[in-house]
Amino acid sequence: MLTPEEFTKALSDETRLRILVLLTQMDELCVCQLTEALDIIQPKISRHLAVLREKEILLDQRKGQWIFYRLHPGLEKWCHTTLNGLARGCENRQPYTCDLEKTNRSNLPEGLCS
Amino acid sequence: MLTPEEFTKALSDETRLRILVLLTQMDELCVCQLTEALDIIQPKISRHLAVLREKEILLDQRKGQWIFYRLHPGLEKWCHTTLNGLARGCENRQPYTCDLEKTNRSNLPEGLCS
DNA sequence: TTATTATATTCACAAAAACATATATATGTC
DNA sequence: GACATATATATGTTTTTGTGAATATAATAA
Repeated sequence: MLTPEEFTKALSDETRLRILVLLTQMDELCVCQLTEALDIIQPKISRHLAVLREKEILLDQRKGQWIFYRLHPGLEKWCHTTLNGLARGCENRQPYTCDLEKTNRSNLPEGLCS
Repeated sequence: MLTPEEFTKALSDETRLRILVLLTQMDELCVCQLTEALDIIQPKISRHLAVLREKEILLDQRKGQWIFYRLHPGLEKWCHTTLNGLARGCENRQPYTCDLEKTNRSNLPEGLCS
């Protein structure tokens, strides 16, 4: 089970924080959507996703050629509380606001059913 | 004003997390109380306190020969929400539980009035 | 099968963070 | 002033973490 130290270390990188804040609001996103929304090269996104996946903070699910990430369903309540606090702190702040807008505009793998 | 990235970086060290979780429950503590409760050498505690002080996460106040630290009164609400989430995650976990017990047993600068 | 798109991983390196030890500063007491 | 206690800071080193570039894997399409 995830410890508070592991959790705060996972949160302490800006790229990972941006990903997590987005996924607090977006249910699920694939790697290419994240790459586009954050404007960060794909290997960098993938490495940070791996960190979050290995700690079981995110869950990945392949759908055809895409792999979607979401908050891990097994996350404890205190993790959600913590993430919600941070997401609150990111409101009206760049780059978080812009990330969300770009995500909403992204016309990538829409209409996919699981 | 403290950014979410600065805040998560400040939280991402175990010593700092222990200090903050304690101060979520204890109102204020002096350096020697922290040194004793966490069983960490004084310069190490002081350095981590400096990080939190410089980010205005903690506020220091000298009272005679002691310097007391508390959560900064100017902390925004989302910071409290985040800290409370983490403190929740630390319940019934070592070393946090033990830190709190040792703090309650500490008979150091008691009965001081500000 | 070859090509294409999506994603993950490896590697060598650079930057940042934490550390122990030593020392400095501030306060209080004699 | 000399000394003791409390706290802070400086220094040199080690450890950890993040990075770009290159490459590997997996699915799909032609």
